[in-house]
Amino acid sequence: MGRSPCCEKAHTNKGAWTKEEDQRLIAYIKAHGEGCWRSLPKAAGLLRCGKSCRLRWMNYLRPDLKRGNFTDDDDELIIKLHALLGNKWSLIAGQLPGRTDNEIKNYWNTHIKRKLLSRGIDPQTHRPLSGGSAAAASGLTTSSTAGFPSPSPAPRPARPVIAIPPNVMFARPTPSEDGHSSSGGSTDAPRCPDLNLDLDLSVGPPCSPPKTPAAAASTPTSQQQQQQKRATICLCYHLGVRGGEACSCKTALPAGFRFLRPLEEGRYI
DNA sequence: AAGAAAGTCAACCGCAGGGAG
DNA sequence: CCTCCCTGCGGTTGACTTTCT
Repeated sequence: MGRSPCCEKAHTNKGAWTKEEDQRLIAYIKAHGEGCWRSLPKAAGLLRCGKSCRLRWMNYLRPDLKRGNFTDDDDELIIKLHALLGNKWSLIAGQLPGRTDNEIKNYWNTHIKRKLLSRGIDPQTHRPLSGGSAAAASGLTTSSTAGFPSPSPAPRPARPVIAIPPNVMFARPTPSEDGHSSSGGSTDAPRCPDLNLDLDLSVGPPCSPPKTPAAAASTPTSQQQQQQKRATICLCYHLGVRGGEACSCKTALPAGFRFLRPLEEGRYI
């Protein structure tokens, strides 16, 4: 098709952002809101491509970002979500308010992978590694919840949930639909046959940054409307059930939700 | 104290999906 | 219905920092 480059690469900066660039970007977004990333750099006086601006904002400058260490609860939630969703970092990030997909992806690759390996669990398949000596050596059990340690007795803090009513069935993904899934590993058996996700979570408000006062006060433009639409997209949308009975955007959340895993062909949780 | 190795994380790249015209 | 544009996502890279020898 001949995709046009996202920007004039010859006149754009690359690499680390300077404080001045950050300030320009923040100031522009505060004044005009997010969106239209392609034209933003020029409008904001930045010699960056739109993608770079978006990334910088999403991963670093957004005011609602939570910086700092992940808690053990965060770790376990990420592990469970990864077992459920695979490398869908944006979806996983959506369940961890204030965290970005990039941050979680990095954290997974640098910390959690090792943590799982030390437990004798394959980070990709979430199944015990053959031999399982690592787990035995580390003194950790892999018997419960597909290798996950039993949840701590203390109640888990409230978390957003992927809430799917019991009567919802995901469309069976075709190989072409899901062929790019990077979940990897063998599909001979369910990845987490006895996975007890313990996701006693609930959908929280979208964690999109606050819109600009000006934008909120004035009649929304189509762009702003689009932003608002995006901001209210629920996880049902991501999982392909938006608009159906499962979608909590339309109806109050009924009780008795459960997870369904659409990622592995022909297999559901 | 210096150099090497390992770890961390911000940023880039290319692709896919959705929507507008 | 088709084409093109824009946005978002996931994988990867490379610079920087920390730890080890």
